[in-house]
Amino acid sequence: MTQRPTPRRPTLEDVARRSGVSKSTVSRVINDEPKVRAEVVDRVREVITELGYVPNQAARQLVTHRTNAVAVVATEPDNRLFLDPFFDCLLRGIRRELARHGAQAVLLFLDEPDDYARVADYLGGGHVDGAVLFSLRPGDRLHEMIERIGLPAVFGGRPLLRAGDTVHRHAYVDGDNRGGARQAVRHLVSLGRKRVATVTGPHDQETSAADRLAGYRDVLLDAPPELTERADYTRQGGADAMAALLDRCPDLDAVFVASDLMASGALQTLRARGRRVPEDVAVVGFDDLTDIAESTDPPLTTVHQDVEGMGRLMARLLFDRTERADRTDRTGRTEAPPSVVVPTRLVLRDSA
Amino acid sequence: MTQRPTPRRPTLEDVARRSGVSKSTVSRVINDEPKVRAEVVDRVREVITELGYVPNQAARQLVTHRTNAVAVVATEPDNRLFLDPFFDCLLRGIRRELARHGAQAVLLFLDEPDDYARVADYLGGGHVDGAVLFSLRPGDRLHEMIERIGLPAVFGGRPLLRAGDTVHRHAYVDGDNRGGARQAVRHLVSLGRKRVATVTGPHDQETSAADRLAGYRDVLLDAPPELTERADYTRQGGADAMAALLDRCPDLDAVFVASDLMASGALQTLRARGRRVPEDVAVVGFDDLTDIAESTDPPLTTVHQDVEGMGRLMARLLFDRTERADRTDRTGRTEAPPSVVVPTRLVLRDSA
DNA sequence: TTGAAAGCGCTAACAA
DNA sequence: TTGTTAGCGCTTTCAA
Repeated sequence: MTQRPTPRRPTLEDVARRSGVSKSTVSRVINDEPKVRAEVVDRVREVITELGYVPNQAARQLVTHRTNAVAVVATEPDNRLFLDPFFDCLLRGIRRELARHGAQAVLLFLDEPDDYARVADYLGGGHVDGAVLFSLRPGDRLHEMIERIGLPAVFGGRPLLRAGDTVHRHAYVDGDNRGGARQAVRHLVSLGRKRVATVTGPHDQETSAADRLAGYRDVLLDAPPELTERADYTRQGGADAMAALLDRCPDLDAVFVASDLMASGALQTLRARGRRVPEDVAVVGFDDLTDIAESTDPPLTTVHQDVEGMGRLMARLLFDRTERADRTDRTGRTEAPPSVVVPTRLVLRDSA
Repeated sequence: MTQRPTPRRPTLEDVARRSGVSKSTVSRVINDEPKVRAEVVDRVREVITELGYVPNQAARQLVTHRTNAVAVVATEPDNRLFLDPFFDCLLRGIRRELARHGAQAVLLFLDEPDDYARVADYLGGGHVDGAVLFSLRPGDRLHEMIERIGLPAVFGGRPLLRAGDTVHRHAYVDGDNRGGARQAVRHLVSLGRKRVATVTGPHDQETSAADRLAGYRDVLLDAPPELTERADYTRQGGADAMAALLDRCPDLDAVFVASDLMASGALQTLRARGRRVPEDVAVVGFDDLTDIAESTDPPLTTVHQDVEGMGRLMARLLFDRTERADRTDRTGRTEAPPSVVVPTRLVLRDSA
């Protein structure tokens, strides 16, 4: 690289001197403050490009306490999250909304145990104005970390309530897992199905799985336990769970599978066992991941959520909080976290 | 969230006062400098935790010119990159190596046209000590941006030479695409194959594709043009290209396919056309993405590159440059970018 | 509309 | 081993 011999980065002062005005004036020009004479503005702008001046954010930050950057923190062992189209879409929503506010999204990963300390330092060190966090593991240290640091934050997915708490301490955005599950199961019931089974996610670990199961139970108050089989949100898990259900309850005529990926596995099992879908067994999934839901055979009836919209919402919620934090500096008021649950809708295709 | 009523963050000064020493001493404790009495260290540490003091990075940065953060900039329309296992692996390598140096990797995306200005501001604003960049589009503005900003940088993949340049202006890390292709083709030749075809990537757009084609030609100096078919690094593209080759040269007995993904498509076509692999047609891929190469039928013989290692290397190269930049501040010396081409090796499975 | 001066929170000589 | 003193490059009163 052409490493110029230390051409010290120009500063505000350099620009001021060269354009024959004071630092304050240059600062005003940079920040688009109104009360500067037009010709002065032009002159200063000229010098800025001539010198290739770029404001030093550290210096600015030191006085404004603003960075215009927001961290997105993703936790996932081995980065499964990273390859997940759901997350991809969510992230796009977040980035778009942040960009609308002129903020830069910076993505941080939290994989190995050592990462915690470094990320905590980063978040606590004032590099960002706030954080959007995804904590997929229960009992994660993320919440505690955020609390200690005192950074405005919004979580993706409803966190587990901590022992002793009756209310969530952090704002979160989540899909209406319970309501969506109800829609799915009601649809199966309305089709006249009498033996509606369900394949669940890891409901002891993730609230989304627990909520989807709760929705199933809301509709089928007295569903016998043998109609419920737990899986792990993977395709293979869905296939296996479906097999187990079929072995146990050969007379089942419908199944609500708590994710599209698992549903695609379940469909495979049903086909292998010679059950026609939807004639013999009606199937409803959850997520509406187009890649999956439209390419299964038959195409999957499933519960849709506006994932990119959820991402945008998370960003918006975060801005509410950072701005409130600014105001709070003056008023000293305190508020409860305004979390949001995003509605779902049933998308009818051919499997139910 | 429990928004405390503006409990102004404690500063170095607060810690100093409360522990009855000077700011310098506290600073020394924080930075683990040796010459501080043990009891003083303890006392200060105590106060630090008591107050929950976290250093203000902006202030520190302002004087040290160090952030301990490195940006990883990914360009890709619609984030295809993001879902790519290759990139996932590369990124892991980068993160691990950065972590070893105590640096935080922050990932930035560059999708929409508006993103450029914001990212440029971010990179130029002193938020990071350097950047690792992936520019997959030819004629990208990234190089120019980095040059203007004057930030230590390392690129992933050999960039196209710019008009008028005879040498690369930026450091880069790349796999030995040309050498790997030579290994692949030599292997096919050593098997006694006489009509060795190739399915290429978009060699007019990406240097990796161009280099792999060049490697093929290095070995098969007088390969007739009809044995070369261009595709686009997708599975479908590979399948279509294979079909075209078969139509044109029914007598081909081997094919070097420039990526595993395309190779899996090619295998599919070969099977559909009733050609046995490797008996009738021997196939060699490129990349050695385990997910693909081990699950094709037959398992794919392919060219392996140590992707995570390449990631680590990129990070290491970047540290070389940031540290050199520090020294250069004093010596004023200039050096050419030390780019690295990482060797490949052929992994023999069953397809050739 | 502009400028002077103070200060954000830290590190780094230099003295002691 | 510790403290004193200058800044780092910017924004922001306050005066002019």
